[in-house]
Amino acid sequence: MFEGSKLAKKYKFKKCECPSGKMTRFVEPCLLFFLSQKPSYGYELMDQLNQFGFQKAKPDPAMVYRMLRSLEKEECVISKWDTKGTGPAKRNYELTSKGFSLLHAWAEGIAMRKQVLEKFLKQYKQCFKNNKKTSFSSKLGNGGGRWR
Amino acid sequence: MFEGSKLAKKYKFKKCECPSGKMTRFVEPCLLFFLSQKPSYGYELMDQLNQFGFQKAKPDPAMVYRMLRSLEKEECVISKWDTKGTGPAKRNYELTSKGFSLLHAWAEGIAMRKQVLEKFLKQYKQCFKNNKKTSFSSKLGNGGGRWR
DNA sequence: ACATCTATATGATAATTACATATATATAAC
DNA sequence: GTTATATATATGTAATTATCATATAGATGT
Repeated sequence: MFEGSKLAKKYKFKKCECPSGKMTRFVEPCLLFFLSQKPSYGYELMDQLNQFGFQKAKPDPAMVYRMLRSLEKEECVISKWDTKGTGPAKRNYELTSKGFSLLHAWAEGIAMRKQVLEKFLKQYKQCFKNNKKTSFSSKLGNGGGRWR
Repeated sequence: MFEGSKLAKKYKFKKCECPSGKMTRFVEPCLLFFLSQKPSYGYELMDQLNQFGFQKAKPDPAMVYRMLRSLEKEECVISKWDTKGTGPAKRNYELTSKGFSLLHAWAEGIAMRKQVLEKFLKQYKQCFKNNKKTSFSSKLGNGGGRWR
């Protein structure tokens, strides 16, 4: 129904490209979490993002690289060129203690966000239990506004 | 720790202004849901947003009014001037069937998003159960990287 | 008459996101 | 050996979104 509309483009309905739209904002906490497990570099982190929940919507490399640089400017990560190993040199990132704190702050924020989404869904389900109503109750018929 | 930083400003850590940052994007599904319950107008919808989860971060009126107009352009709502009642005239919005469909699409998307957040939190908690680790394991001491 | 509350609206700027593309090294194929 | 492909990082620009400030105006209370 929204395939061609601006809103469809905006939110990727129907042809949803990942479990939850693009979730660009979600990239940062993921990077922080991955880096909390082990130091890593952009290309590898993008693979991990794919495995997490960005399967169909490959995260924009531009986003990942710029985010890592920005995190470094904020002193949440530090990077060193890694010329060992195969392939082109990698910029290897390691999480700092400030980065760990940022991750924990994100986790708190995400927990709160989850609660808000739950609250929304609870109310939504209460109203549209089995039927996905598509219009307002007609004042006529059906004896009082109950659906079936 | 992040109070003054760019990231603090960006995500409102510490002085978090609502359960989950500003959640500007979340305004649209909320408006759709409120309107699915009864026709309403901008000012009243802003009050409802406050009650929902935007308590401390009053939603920007500009955002609400522009979003309503944009939804109308997409034929998800229709508006009529309401000159009855007290105070200045209100632009009264009613959800269309397209609007109902959009709400249902949003609900699906939100359910998926919730799952992704849950997945993140699950993994996060597994790693930081009781201790909010703030650095990598030192290779020295403590016999193998276990925390206590 | 003046301030305040309700109500809608817009202009300007700042920040974010998306898309396209550039660069360079290493490896595999022909 | 040179062409294609995979790995790896990076930047420029356009488009979209978000924020902040401000404008307009009717109604109500003092």
